[in-house]
Amino acid sequence: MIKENEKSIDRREQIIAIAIKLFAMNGYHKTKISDIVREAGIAQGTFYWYFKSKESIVLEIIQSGQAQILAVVSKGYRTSPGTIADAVASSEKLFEDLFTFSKGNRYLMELIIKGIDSEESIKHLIFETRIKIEEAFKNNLKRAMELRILPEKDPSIQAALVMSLMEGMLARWLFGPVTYESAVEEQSANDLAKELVKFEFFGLLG
Amino acid sequence: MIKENEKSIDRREQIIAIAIKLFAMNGYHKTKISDIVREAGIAQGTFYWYFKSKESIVLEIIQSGQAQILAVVSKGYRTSPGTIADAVASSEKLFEDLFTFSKGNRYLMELIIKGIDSEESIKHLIFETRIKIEEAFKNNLKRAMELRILPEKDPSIQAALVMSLMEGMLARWLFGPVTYESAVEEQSANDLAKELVKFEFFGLLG
DNA sequence: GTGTATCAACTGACTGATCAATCGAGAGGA
DNA sequence: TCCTCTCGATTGATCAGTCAGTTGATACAC
Repeated sequence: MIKENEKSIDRREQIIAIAIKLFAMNGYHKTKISDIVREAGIAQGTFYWYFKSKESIVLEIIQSGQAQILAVVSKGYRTSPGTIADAVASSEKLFEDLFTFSKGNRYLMELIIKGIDSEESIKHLIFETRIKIEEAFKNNLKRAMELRILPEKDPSIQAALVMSLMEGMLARWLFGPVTYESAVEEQSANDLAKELVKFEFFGLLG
Repeated sequence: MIKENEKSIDRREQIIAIAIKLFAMNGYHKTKISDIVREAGIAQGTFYWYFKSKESIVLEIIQSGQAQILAVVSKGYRTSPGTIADAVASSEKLFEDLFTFSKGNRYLMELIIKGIDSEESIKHLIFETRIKIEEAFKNNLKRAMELRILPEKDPSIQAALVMSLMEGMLARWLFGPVTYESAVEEQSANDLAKELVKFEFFGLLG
């Protein structure tokens, strides 16, 4: 009984993993259910035994992805005062964690960061996810301003700027076409985090 | 004779304008030729009198958009030495121009900056466009470093960071869902450029 | 100024292909 | 005998692209 259940969960996970990859690589509309089941080595009907529809599997993927990413990002919440160097170090740590997670969940992150042209409900969930990530950044920044580590500014705008950096560098680092030979692609998660944070705190002049 | 030709060009332009809007609003696959012709008040066959295919009209749109955007961005090339304040001012000017252009060409910019899930050829052209914009930024930065206005660093990475800021702020300012009530959306092109450039040069601490 | 030939611009019903989703049947275990 | 899981052919809807035909303006002929 338990064994059957496990097997059943395995099949679900297998389908989900293949679906994430194909949706990220080829987009929502170009990914056919027949592609997914072919790669999984199952029949079309089997897909519909596990999932209600094409839309519902994507919603499930994004929903679970949202939880995982927020778990990573919300660990960056600073509670005690410190120096600027502390803030830099903790920001570096946060981005390194996020980039490491992203490297291990490349296709999932691609769906959430680059987005996917799909049903309204899916786009809405992705948007909600991004808002929540940005809010986590905003809380980090607000806290740092309250603790007088950072100068007082509109934290919404600062969060948008920081999030923009993160999205852009992540996209260039992981999701660029294979042909894209940039200086960004060769870096390690740690290198990239350091580079980003230097710019985040000190800008072009730093 | 000339009048007929003009009329024909008008129809082309009309179809293109509607197509840009619908593709940006609804995506490539969700935008049907029947939607475009309905909004244009013409028959399906007429579309195919002016354009070879759905793919070809998008290629034409992106191609012409690329030229327009590059014309704006490449004006930021600095030729003579100057102070940091000069560099800040010229960067502000560049972004203000770009944001103003973007406001007037909202849907076109949305197609290029957010991208569109479509045929490989279209995605490739959009990618090429973004690379070229980023290269224009890179040239500006390299020049400023040669002139000792900016500290010497890898201009590829700095350009990626600056471009990320631009993409992110543009997306939040213009392309956000109507529900997205952020501090970014209410700003003018000039406000936004100022905010971006302050961060670009001085970071969170500036 | 009346006939007629030409052609760009336009029409909309139709076709062929594609694909999400269904269904009825069956295998194998408890 | 029931239940879980699997199968794959079929269905119904959708949509890009086609095609045979219409319109109306211009040009040329007599």
